[in-house]
Amino acid sequence: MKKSVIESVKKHIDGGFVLEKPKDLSFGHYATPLAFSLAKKLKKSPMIIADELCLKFDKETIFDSVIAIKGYINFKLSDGFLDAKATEAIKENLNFAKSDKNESILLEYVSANPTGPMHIGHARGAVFGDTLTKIGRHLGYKITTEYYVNDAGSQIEMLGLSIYLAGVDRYTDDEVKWPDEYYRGEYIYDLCDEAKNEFGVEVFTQENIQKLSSWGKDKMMNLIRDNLMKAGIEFESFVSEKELFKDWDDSYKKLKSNDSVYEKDGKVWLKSSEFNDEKDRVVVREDKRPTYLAGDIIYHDNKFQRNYDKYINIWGADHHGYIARVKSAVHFMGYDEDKLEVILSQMVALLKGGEPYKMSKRAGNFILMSDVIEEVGSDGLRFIFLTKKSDTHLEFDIDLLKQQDSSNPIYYIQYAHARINQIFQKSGKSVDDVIDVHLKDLNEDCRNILFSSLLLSEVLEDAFESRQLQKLTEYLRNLAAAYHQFYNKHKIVGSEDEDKLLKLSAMVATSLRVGLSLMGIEAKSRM
RNA sequence: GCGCCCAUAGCUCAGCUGGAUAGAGCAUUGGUUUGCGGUACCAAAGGUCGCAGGUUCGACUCCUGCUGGGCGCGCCA
Repeated sequence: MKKSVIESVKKHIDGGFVLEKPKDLSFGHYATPLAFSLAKKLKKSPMIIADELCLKFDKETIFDSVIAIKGYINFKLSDGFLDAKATEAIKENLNFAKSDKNESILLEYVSANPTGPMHIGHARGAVFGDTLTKIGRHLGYKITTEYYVNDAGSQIEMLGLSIYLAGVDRYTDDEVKWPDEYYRGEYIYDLCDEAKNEFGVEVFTQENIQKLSSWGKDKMMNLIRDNLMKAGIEFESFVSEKELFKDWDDSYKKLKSNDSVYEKDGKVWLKSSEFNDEKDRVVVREDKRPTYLAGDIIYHDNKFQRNYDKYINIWGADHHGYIARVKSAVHFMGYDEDKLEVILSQMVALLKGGEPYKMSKRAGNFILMSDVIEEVGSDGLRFIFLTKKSDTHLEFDIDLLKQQDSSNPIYYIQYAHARINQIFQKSGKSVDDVIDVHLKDLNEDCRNILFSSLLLSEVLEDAFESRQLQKLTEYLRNLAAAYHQFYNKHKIVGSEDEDKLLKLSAMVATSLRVGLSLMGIEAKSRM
């Protein structure tokens, strides 16, 4: 819709201009403050310039009127134009607001360590990534989703150790000497019970820690997949850190040939300080074991070899310090580091009855994603995360999520959708019965809500490109509110304009349905 | 100490690449139905946009400094 407007305006105005939405819809559907920027150059008052420019648009049929108000040029779209767009959109149904962006994107997200179940912090990145994928694909982006499994390193051993200790604690008379660091929490005891059932009590010996590590890791990975599935999230590919390490030599050669590594004190260092990082980083230790960073270097080498237009990583905000060193490695290996974008997902503070919950894997008193889903449902969980920017700290009280009334905005939107469905039932008509009605001679209320419902495609593009998905939820909430208002003000079934108003309602429902489905939330036809 | 993020109504947050009178939800107070689901709607009240400068015709938005909070600053992952 916006594209049509821009094209029409371009015909009459030279050079660039800003097209924005007026504060007040009664001014027009679109507006430009162009006259202000021209005022200085032309040495005339913005009001006069705006008046003059308006006259040029007399013959544009997509506009009902073009008027100047306080220096702003306001464009009001014609009923015919809006009607044509709406007819098309209703017919497209779930395909409405699709686009043809063709960029290929490799999206890596969640990548939670397989040493414990998903907690609420992971859930935020998971929901964000999944929704970004859904919206992106709707717009035509070719997105591949990937989960990087950190199945190497001491953390996995610590998992085995923790299971072993729990087993000794629960099933033997021996006294456990708890080390400083180990994983605690219910799930470790669950694992140890399971291990006992599978292997018998005799598995809890020092010699079996290795075995328990690898076994536990697989169990955790299954659990994580299960957690994700409950929120409607599936990954196309899982990449194992352990597997990748066989390619270390290749990646290392690339770094070496670009003279971006050096040896010092028996270790290998990356010259990341030459590229935005605070200091150089060790990639191979004295004992020849590569560091965690080395794993990420191989992984990104691997990613870039697959030749996508863009690579997006969603990381927890506590990893922000890591961006510079990974980007520097990508750069040193000869790739365009600007193709790598990192989206940070901020901390989630969960409250319950005003009491703050601390989230720590090691302490084990974290909130499980699966518990939250059980309490508020997948829809509720998803919506809450999608109402906030990913990079702001988010705080919510779980007791509030449990309330299934108007304080939970998701019900508000679903109710609007359900309401439209009920109206159609009451009228005894179907969408097909009213699709060909011409929406003309509309009153202001009708035209505004019709226009609002057509904005979805612009909102989706904006939300995706700015990576600010809350714009979609904000939009849906506003659209639902507009419809509830409309419903209270105008009688639909049995009115003189019944067919027109039904078509209008169908259009609103279409946008709500598409928007909700992209968020992975069900659009209910009755509550 | 250095780096990144944040600071907007009592609370939780929006505010589009700078643009018209800074918005919503919750909470508070008061209203609305013989009209299609009141799980809704209307209205009132609530703000020196953390502080101080600067750039601009115009700043919540951009720049600088300061204050307060979070996170990071491992040869852990």
